[in-house]
Amino acid sequence: MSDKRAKNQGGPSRALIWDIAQKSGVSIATVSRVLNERPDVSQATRDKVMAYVRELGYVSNRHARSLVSGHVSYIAFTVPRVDHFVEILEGATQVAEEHDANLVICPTRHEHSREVTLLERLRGGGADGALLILPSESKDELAKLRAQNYPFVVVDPRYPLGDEIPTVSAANMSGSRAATEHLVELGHKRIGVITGYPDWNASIDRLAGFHSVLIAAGLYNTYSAEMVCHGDFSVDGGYSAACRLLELADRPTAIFAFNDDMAVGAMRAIREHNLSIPEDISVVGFDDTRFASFVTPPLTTVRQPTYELGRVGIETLYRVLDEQSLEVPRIELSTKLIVRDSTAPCPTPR
Amino acid sequence: MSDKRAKNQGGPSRALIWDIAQKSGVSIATVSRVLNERPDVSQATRDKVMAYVRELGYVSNRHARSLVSGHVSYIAFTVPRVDHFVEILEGATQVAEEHDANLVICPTRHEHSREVTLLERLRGGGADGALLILPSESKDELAKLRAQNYPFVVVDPRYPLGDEIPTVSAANMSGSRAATEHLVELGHKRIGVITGYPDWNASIDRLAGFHSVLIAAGLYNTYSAEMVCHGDFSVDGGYSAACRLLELADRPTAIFAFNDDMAVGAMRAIREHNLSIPEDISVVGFDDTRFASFVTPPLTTVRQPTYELGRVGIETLYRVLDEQSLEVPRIELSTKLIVRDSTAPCPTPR
DNA sequence: CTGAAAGCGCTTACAG
DNA sequence: CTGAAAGCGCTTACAG
Repeated sequence: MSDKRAKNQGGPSRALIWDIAQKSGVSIATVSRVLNERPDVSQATRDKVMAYVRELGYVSNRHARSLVSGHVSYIAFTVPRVDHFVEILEGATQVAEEHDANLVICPTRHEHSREVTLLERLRGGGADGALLILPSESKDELAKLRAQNYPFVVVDPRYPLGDEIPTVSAANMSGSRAATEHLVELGHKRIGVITGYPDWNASIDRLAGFHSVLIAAGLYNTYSAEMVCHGDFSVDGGYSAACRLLELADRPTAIFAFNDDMAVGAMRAIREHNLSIPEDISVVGFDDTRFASFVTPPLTTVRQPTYELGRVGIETLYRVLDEQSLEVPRIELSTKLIVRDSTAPCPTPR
Repeated sequence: MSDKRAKNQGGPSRALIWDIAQKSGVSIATVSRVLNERPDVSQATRDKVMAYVRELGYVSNRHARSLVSGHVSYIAFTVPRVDHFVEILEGATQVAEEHDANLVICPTRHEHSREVTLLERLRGGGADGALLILPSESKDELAKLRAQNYPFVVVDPRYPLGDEIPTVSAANMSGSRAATEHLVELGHKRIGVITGYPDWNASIDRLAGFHSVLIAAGLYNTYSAEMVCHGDFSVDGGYSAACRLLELADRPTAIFAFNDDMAVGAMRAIREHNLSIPEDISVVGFDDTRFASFVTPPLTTVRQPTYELGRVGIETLYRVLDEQSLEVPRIELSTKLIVRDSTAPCPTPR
């Protein structure tokens, strides 16, 4: 056994490259070569070394290796709450793995200060780069991070970002347009919308998509602002917003909620007003979360390319890491309307 | 600027402790002391150094630091699919953070081989310890890992494990018992059950809990094996199993599915048989996933202490890491029956 | 209070 | 094909 064993508190520590070298009767340089599968080692040596590697269950210390090789091995994945972004995570781990990198998960709980702290820590080697999901960081802060040359990519930017920030986002506008067109084609003229936080990109773009269809359909001038309620992307928020819409003198025949959670809340409100879905009121959501098909009736909604967002996010990060190209990637992935049973033709044709 | 800049491919690399030392006119040892907030540095020096640290945006390299300090900084979190275990993840990150450690996420997609590979890599310093969620590893393999002194804790063991393996699990048996008692108290005598994979702990323990209540209630001898169907924990699996139960000559008045996904599948099957929930048939699930309260009617189910599983999992891992105590922790966290609207008194009293 | 030096565990030119 | 040596970026006794 090695004699430099003392420090590891408790328990026989792991074998070191030095131990393998001793046992095999070669230098640690040679052991390292075998471990890294370099071609310039004789088969005999290779076999001998590997035998001891297996016997001692040796695995090299990643910190030491990273320190010298400088390889990218950890990628941070900051996310407000993991449960809303699992698929992105799955997509991201997939690609990270192909690059032999580890994904470090950092939930920020929507707290700006945590995000700042996290990023600080990460720059210190906690991670070699980061994927920031729906970050609360402002454009200026991100620009500064970028100026400091920390490699990162923003997925689904919350606020409008400058051109110098690499982003990957979902096609909010066209998804919203598809949903609205679907409703218009069903004959709906009075469509209530429940937005998310008004200053978020997601809300802005989806509202823009919504408006553009109304305009194209010649419905915009007869449209009143009271048909737009602001929600907070939560089930309860959707519920209250829907109640306001339902209590309007001339209530909508369809409600377009800017995410599925709020759509679920709206459905609850509608039922409590003794109206039925979709006979009396159609409902459309956004996201296509896991439970969209479980609710009754199954929800018509816009599917986000979540898994792809993760995949492409990491791929883009590697482009930033590797090429240091001057082109700043700004990618938009398409969304898709999924028609299920919560939408039907407008009940009272005018 | 430092002259050892060449290697980092592209872009101005990060400042090193050396740069700070130069600028401040002190040794790197002193800078290190300031950085680590050691008391034995003069305020003047401290201020001077910190000024440059901020100016250059210096953050120390974690690999180097870990290498010398030997501190635990990465904890692996292996999990079959992240979407089923988000809350565990949230709980785990919380505690990891308190210990200033990073959580590395490793989805295994239920593939045994991936799990093995992952663990190999992790031992190499990818992580200093691991939380294995519902691992596919067998008792023997885990025992070997443990013998090699790799620190890990199993959360929710899939198969029965030896005494030498530290585990944290949910109280499956008592949760199942609570659910069954609830049904029995409502007057149900013919209760169909949809289990998960028959050889999994979760299935075994929940079935045992179920049986124990039947026995206590004097219902066991009139009970027939056809009332037990095996599912695979998926919505579709629950659907097919429920169909089999519903087509029985003497069909059950209640169905207990061993997870919420299968319960949702069962609900679909019931509706398609033109029966209503809970008037004709009561349904109970297990897990209390996010959508359990969204389905119609809201699902009565057993809540798993998911968040706590994560918290306690990491805390236990730290016990393993720190104390090297001979006591092998085997912790069970309690579950809780959540009664909602999918259960009602038995329709045909006999 | 501060610095010079050793060392953490590995990799990689550089010789041979 | 293999070894001696330098170095990755930091921390921490050990002197002073």
